[in-house]
Amino acid sequence: MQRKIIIIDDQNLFATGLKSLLEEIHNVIVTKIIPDGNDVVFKLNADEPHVLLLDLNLPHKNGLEILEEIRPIFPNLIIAILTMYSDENLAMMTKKLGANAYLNKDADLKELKHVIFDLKKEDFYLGNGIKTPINFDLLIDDKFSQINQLTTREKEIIRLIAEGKSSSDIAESLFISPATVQTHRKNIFYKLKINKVSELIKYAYQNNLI
Amino acid sequence: MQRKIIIIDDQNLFATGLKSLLEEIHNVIVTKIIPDGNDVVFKLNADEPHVLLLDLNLPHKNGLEILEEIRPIFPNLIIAILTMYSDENLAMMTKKLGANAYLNKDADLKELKHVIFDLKKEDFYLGNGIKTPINFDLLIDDKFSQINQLTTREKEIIRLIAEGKSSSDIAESLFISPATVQTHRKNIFYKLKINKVSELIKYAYQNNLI
DNA sequence: ATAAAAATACCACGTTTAGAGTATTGTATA
DNA sequence: TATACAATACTCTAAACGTGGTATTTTTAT
Repeated sequence: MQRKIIIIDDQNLFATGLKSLLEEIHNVIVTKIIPDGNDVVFKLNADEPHVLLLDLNLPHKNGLEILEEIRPIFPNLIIAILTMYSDENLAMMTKKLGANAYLNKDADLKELKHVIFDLKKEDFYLGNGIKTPINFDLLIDDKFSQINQLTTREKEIIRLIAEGKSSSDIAESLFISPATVQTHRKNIFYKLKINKVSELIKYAYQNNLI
Repeated sequence: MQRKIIIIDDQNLFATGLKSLLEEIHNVIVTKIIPDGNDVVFKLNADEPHVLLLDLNLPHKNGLEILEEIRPIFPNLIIAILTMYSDENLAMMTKKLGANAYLNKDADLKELKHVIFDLKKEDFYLGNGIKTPINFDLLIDDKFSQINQLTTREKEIIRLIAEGKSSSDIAESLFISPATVQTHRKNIFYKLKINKVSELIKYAYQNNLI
C-alpha cells in the first residue's frame, strides 16, 4: 500500500534530499516539507499522511512541543523523530511523548523503510545509532522531570549564563538584584544536580536549551 | 558538460539524500560518499571529481584539516563547504584555507547548482544564509590565528573544562599540578580574548572544538 | 479565595577563578 | 647551536562563584 509522508525539518537541503531519496522507494510519496512549527495541525489535516518525520531542532517551536501538540490529535499517525542528537535520554523523552521511532540522521535507508512500512501505532523503534541507557526508565523520568522543572526565568538565566555573562551582568540586563540571580543559579544547579557553570552549559547545549 | 561530485559527510541520510537530489540534475553524478576523513586523497585521486562537498563536523578528523590537506594537492578541484554552522568567521576561515564556497545545510538547490556549474577555481561563494561580517578581513585573521595559536595541550584542556571539570580535576587526570592547569587556562583566555569559562565553552562549541 | 509555585532578595562562609607576575625544563627547527 | 615554543610550576590578590540558610512578594491554578 502507498505511504504518504510529511517531513518537518528546517534544513532545506536535508529535507529535499530526503524527499528525493524516499521517493525512489516504490509506493512512497512525500506530500509536504514543513520548515517550522507553524500550523502543523492544519497542514497535517490537509494531507492525511501515514508517517511524519520530525526534526527536533526547529526555529522557535521545537520538535518536542510539536510532538506533544499533535500526538493526541493524530493517534494513528506514525511519528518518527529524525535528529542529529544520538541522545538516549532525549529518545526516551520522545517515547514518553508518544513518538513511534527515534532515528539519528546517520541512520540508513533500511531503518527508514522499517519505520515507514512496519511500525504499528503502539510500537517504539530506537535507531541503531542510539545506545539504550542502562538505567533506562529511571533516567527517563529523571531527565524528563529535570527539564520540566526548570522555570521560564531559570531557562532565561541559563541562556544568559551560556552567553558568557556573569551574575552581575545578568542582574543588570534583567533589572533584578545580583542576589536574585545567585538564587536562580542555585536552584538551577540543584534541579540539574550539577555544580559548575561548565556543566550547566554542556547540559544546555546537549539538551537543546540554547 | 558532466560534473563528477564527491560528498564527504558522516550523516548517512543527509549524504544519500543529497546524492539522490543532485542526480536529478542533468549531467551531475555523485561518484562517492565518504563518511570520514580517512584516505581522502587516495579516494579523490581514483575518481577525479570536479566538485567536493565537504562537511566540517566529521568524526576524528575535521573538515578544516581535510581542506588544508587536500587543497594543495588538487588545485583545480572546486571545494564547497557544506555545514550546519552559519558562522561567518568559520566561513572566512575556510576561504583562507582555499575553499571555493561556504554553504549552510539550509541552502537551496539553486545555490548548489551555481556552485557545481559556475564556480571558477579562484572564486569564493558565500551562501545566502551566511551574513558577511562587518569587520571582514580583520576578523578573519583574528579568528584564524586564534585557533591556530592554541596548542594541543591547550585544546585538550579546553575539552576537559567543557566536560565540567575544575582545574584540580584536570590536574589530577593529566597528572600535572593545578598551578599548571591554571597557567594553561590563563594562556587560553589570553589567546581567545575572553575571561570566563562560559565564554570558553561557547567558543568551543561554536568553533567545533568539542 | 486560597494554596502552590515562581520570582524576588538578603546573609554568611569557604572555594575556585582570573589576572599579574616569574621561572625552569624539554623539544623542535632554522 | 641558538632561538623559539610548549609544557611545566610557583606566588599573590581580588573578584566571582557555590552552598547553606531564610524570607517576602507576585503569579498561577484550583
